[in-house]
Amino acid sequence: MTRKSPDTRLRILQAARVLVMEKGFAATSIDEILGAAGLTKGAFFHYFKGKKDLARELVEWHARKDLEMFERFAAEAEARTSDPLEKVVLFLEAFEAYVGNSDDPSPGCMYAVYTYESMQFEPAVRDLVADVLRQWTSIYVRMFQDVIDRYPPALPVTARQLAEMIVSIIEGGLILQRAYGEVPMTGRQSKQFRNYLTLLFSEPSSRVQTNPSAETAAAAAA
Amino acid sequence: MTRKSPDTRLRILQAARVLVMEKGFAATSIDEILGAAGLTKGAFFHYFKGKKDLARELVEWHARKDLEMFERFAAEAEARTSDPLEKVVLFLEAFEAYVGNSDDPSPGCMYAVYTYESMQFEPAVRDLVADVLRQWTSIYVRMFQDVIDRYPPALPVTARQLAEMIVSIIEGGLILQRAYGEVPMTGRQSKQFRNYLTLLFSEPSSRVQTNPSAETAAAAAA
DNA sequence: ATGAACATACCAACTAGTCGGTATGTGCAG
DNA sequence: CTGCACATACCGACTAGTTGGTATGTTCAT
Repeated sequence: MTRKSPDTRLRILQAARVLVMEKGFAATSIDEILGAAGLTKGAFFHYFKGKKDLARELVEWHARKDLEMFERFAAEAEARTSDPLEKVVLFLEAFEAYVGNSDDPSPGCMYAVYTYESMQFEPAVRDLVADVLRQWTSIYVRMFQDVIDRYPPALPVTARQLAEMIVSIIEGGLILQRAYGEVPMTGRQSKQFRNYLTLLFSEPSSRVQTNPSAETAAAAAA
Repeated sequence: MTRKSPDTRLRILQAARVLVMEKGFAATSIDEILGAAGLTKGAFFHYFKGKKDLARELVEWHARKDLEMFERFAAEAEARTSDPLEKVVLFLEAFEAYVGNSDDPSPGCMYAVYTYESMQFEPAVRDLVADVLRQWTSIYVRMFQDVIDRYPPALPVTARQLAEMIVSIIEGGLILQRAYGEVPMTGRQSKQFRNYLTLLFSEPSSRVQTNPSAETAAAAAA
């Protein structure tokens, strides 16, 4: 093997990602990861303190990559329109294109993997995963708040409700996409959500919201 | 230990369910399950051929329980109203009450666990999980088709799209519920979906659908 | 030659699975 | 009712293989 390969550490993370997304974290052994990466134990324990450390670093690495991508989508949408609703739609379309063009043999969300194997991880890792999902939600909250501030919704909804809804839809869509093997599933769900937005923020009937300056609509239903 | 306990087999399945929902399938050892159930190896291999067999039986057991519950919710809704839209709402409310009242320390969907650990299972088990999710979707498809047949939707949607959307929303809601530790999360998502239904099937503006007899609306968006 | 970047050999703990044993039933002949 | 034959239900020690982790190299750039 060629010594001093550019980034052995990254190769380990990439191999781990593939295998963890295929079988889950617990079912993936260190030796298996190293076999896929063409390395041995020495390399692994040189870069990681242990498997627990890999778990944390893997999710942190993903969090950085994902947040970066999200900020990019948001920036692109921002550059192309000043209308908050159009901005959300552009953002969602960019995301749909991303998950749709993926030739990933085992699609899904790394945070969902961790969440469903949560009790095998340290509390710090669990908190980290929850924080990433919260950050993800927050990006949507900001966008939806802008929309609600400008367009009165046809029903009383909060930006947070909409944000949590689209995150849920995407997470759920990825599960169905994995289970069915239907690649366009997640994109289809995102499009359905855009249908909901269309109905919520279409002008003609401003039936519920009478004061357009309201920041947050109290929408606690029975 | 008292011999000839009523249903040792069931005790094993119940203990397995709790642990698998906490940590995932691979991270749960047979000994651990047996420890929780107060049994030993002999009992396990008397009732199950091995861990793979447990995996299959566990998901089959769940499928029976869940489908049974769904049929019950559907029957109750059927008995209380003849209106298809009201029926869907009653069904969803029953489901929301179910996931909301749950004091489950590790909420979530067993099929999602299997889906995210899928490649460690035999193809037969993967197919089984997909089939259960498809059955689940089919129940919704029937209900939504009745709604669409009676009420013209404000936007062109198919019963299947709506069915897959609510399944996605619930699956995604369960992930957020687990990650955040917020029990009412899944119920909130279901309520948001009901908002969408309200907007889709409210009378006042029949803007897109002009012929109310249409059975399936072609809704392939770009 | 010194330390970073790996490889190799090895270990203790745990894993699924086996197997002989034992207690408790159940069916049946007398 | 008794006693024998046999099946069922379960125990617990055992094994072979795998696991995460360590200890000790070896190579190479500086």
